[in-house]
Amino acid sequence: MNRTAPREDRRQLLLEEAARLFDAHGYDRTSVRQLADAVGLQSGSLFHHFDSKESILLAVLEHTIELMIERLAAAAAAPGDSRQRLEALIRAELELLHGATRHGVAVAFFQWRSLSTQSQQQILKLRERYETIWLEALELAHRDGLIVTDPFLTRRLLTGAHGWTIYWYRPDGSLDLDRLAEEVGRLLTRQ
Amino acid sequence: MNRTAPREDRRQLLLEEAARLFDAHGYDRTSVRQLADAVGLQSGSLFHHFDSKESILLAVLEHTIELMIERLAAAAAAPGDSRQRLEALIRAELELLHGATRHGVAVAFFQWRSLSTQSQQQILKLRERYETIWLEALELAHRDGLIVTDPFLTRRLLTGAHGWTIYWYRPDGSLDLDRLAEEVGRLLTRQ
DNA sequence: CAGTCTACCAAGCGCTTGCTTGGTTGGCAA
DNA sequence: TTGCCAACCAAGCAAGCGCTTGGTAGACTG
Repeated sequence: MNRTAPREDRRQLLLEEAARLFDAHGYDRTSVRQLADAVGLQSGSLFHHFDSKESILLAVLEHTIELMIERLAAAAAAPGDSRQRLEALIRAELELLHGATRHGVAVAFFQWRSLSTQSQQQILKLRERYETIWLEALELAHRDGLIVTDPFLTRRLLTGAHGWTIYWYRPDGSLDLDRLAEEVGRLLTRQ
Repeated sequence: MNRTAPREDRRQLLLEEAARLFDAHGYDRTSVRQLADAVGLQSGSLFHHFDSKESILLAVLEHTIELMIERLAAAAAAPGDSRQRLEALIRAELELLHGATRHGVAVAFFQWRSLSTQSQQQILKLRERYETIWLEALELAHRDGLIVTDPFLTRRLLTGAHGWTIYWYRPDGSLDLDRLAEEVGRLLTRQ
């Protein structure tokens, strides 16, 4: 059929569609046939692009986390004091969770358990870079007396609080994303 | 073989083992054969006790949430002011997540998406009773000026923060559960 | 403009899945 | 002591799974 799509574009489309389906139904309940249907291929043809179903999940996660690091680093690099930096990170993570990148990010938060142990380790190493950015900002905020709770603990509680928004928060509802970010910031910092 | 176990005991053992396996590997990656092995039955014999695999998950969730309501209600009924009540609820939820009940509770937090839509609705109705207890306590705390964030919002952020502890917190580590509960309480309330 | 190679299809393989069926056993009630 | 029935086993079925194989169309290369 349509063989005009260059190699990298096809792969990109595949990853996007995979992220969408894995987010919507979960990795385990998504079959390679469903994914193939979604991109207009026969199920076997997927394995021309990927070694295995798991390698698709792994690719989605790698691609997504790279993007998360990029966005978070950009937010951290913006000028401002420790409070403004912290607020920027909160907003950035919520935007990752609810913007155009949401499917991949949701998969990164809640589908990593479907990976083999070694693939999990691989992803964990990537994710560490993301978490480092967070910890630096939180330690700064801690030194400035902005937050009182231990930065590690704060981050882990925040990770859960943010990730869970997937299940209840919709940015087109009555509470817009900036307001939500503001509220979260208020909870974390001295009141 | 061992046919001495009365009906209800067998069912209870099955639910406990199912909760353990669903927590450890996820519902979708747990086969009925694995569950049957764990309780010393042939896979087909499970269907003498349950209609389907999904009905096992549903039973686990129902049983677990009933228990969660029980424990939370007990914590809410203890004497004390609104701060003490809030702290009691936090401790109760963390104990549910990390005590003897942890497998079922983990399944309740993270495996409900494997249910059919109507089963999810059924569980949601049960869960509402649990959330009501939380909201009453949070509204009280809000009226007393103890928390400044909207009770609904607070609860949803807290749900995620608490649920996520499954993935990083171990009560036998350097931070004991009461200390963790204390820190969470400190984050929520005026500092 | 012949040869190559990438991206695909059609078919299906081997295996696992949830679940069913038919028969057996042992405790218990009458 | 007989008859019943709940609780099981042994076997296997149909469907769906991830993935492989062999072949081919069409764009690109030399």
